[in-house]
Amino acid sequence: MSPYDPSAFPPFAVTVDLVVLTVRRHALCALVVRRGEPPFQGSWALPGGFVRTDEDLAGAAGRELAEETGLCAHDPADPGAVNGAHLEQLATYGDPRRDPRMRVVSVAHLVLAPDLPAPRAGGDANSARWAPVGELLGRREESASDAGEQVPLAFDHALILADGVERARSKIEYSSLATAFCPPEFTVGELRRVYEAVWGVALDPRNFHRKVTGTPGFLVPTGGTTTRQGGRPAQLFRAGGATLLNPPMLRPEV
Amino acid sequence: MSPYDPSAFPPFAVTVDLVVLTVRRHALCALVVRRGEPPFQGSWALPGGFVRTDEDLAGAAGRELAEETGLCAHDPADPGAVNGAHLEQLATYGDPRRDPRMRVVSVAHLVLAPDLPAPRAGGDANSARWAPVGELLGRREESASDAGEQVPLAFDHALILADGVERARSKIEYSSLATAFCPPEFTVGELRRVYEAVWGVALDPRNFHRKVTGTPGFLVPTGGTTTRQGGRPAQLFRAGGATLLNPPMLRPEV
DNA sequence: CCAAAAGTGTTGACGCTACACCCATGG
DNA sequence: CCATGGGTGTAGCGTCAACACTTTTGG
Repeated sequence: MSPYDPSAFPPFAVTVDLVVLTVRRHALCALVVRRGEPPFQGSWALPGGFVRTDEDLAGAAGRELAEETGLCAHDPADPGAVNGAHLEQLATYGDPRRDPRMRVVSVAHLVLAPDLPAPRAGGDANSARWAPVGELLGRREESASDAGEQVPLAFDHALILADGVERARSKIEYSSLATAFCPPEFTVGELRRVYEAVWGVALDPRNFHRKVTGTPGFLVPTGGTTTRQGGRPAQLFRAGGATLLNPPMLRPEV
Repeated sequence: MSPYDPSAFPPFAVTVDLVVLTVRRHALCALVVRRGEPPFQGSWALPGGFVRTDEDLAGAAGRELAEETGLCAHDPADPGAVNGAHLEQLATYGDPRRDPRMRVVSVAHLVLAPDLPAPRAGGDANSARWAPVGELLGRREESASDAGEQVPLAFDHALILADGVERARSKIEYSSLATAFCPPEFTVGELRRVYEAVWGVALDPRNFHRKVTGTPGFLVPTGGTTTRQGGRPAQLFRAGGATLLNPPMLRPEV
């Protein structure tokens, strides 16, 4: 048989699933939607949906993102930028039993977004919310006060989310992607709190400041200042053109 | 519409394509097969084929690898190790026009293998060969003596190959994956020539030796020595258990 | 003896950590 | 005045590049 015999190929459904991450109240959060029908009815799941016949994978991911979050429709010319957010392909999940009804191959995408207003429930989701990733994944520590729903995510979405979080954690080490979690203008302290939330560690504010302001092309000052965090007014910055950090930001030992 | 409506979904064909890399005669080479039928009849292409309904994506990649190269059938329990080689998912390509006949989504995989004997033409390929990646991609420098076929790769395989090469280049920086290009026992000089071939740079043999032997868990001496490279006998090593290199191997500036 | 490859020692540049210290605002 | 966060200076440490140098084989 030829590797590309156009006749007689097994049919698959192809979907995109989204790991949408943001930093809210000093915690890394993911967007999840409530499933309105079986299987896993009532469970939380990652947003996603079928790829249409006339769109590519990044286009499908951008469309789903717009439907779920209200982020502006994606620009096919620059799939990495969706209204200030960052979108990239994560990995593809194709275990034959990952969906009990049929053979579904899902191309997961990772979105890093600034703190958005409350998610709007899209047309094809009952409700949506931001949930701390520590609550969605196995962290069983102090969930008494939170009353977080500890039901696991639908399908293999816990695995997909874990892969996305791991990708985000390692990628902010050697790239300027952490700025995707920030509003268009931000202070060095706000950027530092992004790193601290994503990595779950405390960083030295003095050394962090030197590091990010000393890396050419990472941050460009806008001239403005703000005092919204209290204390001495801080300079405002925009993300510079540099995408790679050399040398990388060092993640402290565990 | 529900995101997982089991009825009425657009059907796709799902394939795996393989970027199989090895180091031969101080050059990074990729496995390509000659296409025996349209489209792109006669062109070189990456090996690949349809995913079957009962196998997962890594399983399909391992099966195709075995068919094309004779590498031992893959072990579902450890998809990362195929007879000494390394296998991992690379990325997924799903442009609606990437195959002129139908909608095909291809999940590309990356394989790093030691220098294998001449590839055997699998059942579904006319012929196969190892080609230097510089010849397959756009490097148009001194291809006079080589008489290398400069016809471009079929489909979007040049893009897939470029992504795979870039992944291999960056991954040997911070992991011990370079040992996957080496036979079971190798010398420090042989490992250094792997880095030099993949990165296309010259490394200082003294500093390289100190770096790899000084990283705990990277290399374990077998006790034997060899003189197959000429000169003073060199110690033989096996790959150690460590998978991550901390601090990473530094790639020299361009 | 000479070439070639394997290893070891040493030195200076650079980046990072850990602080001490000063600056500018709100309460 | 003091608490809070922003920003700078500096000493110590570790890693790395760039060598010089020694070791052990084959021709």
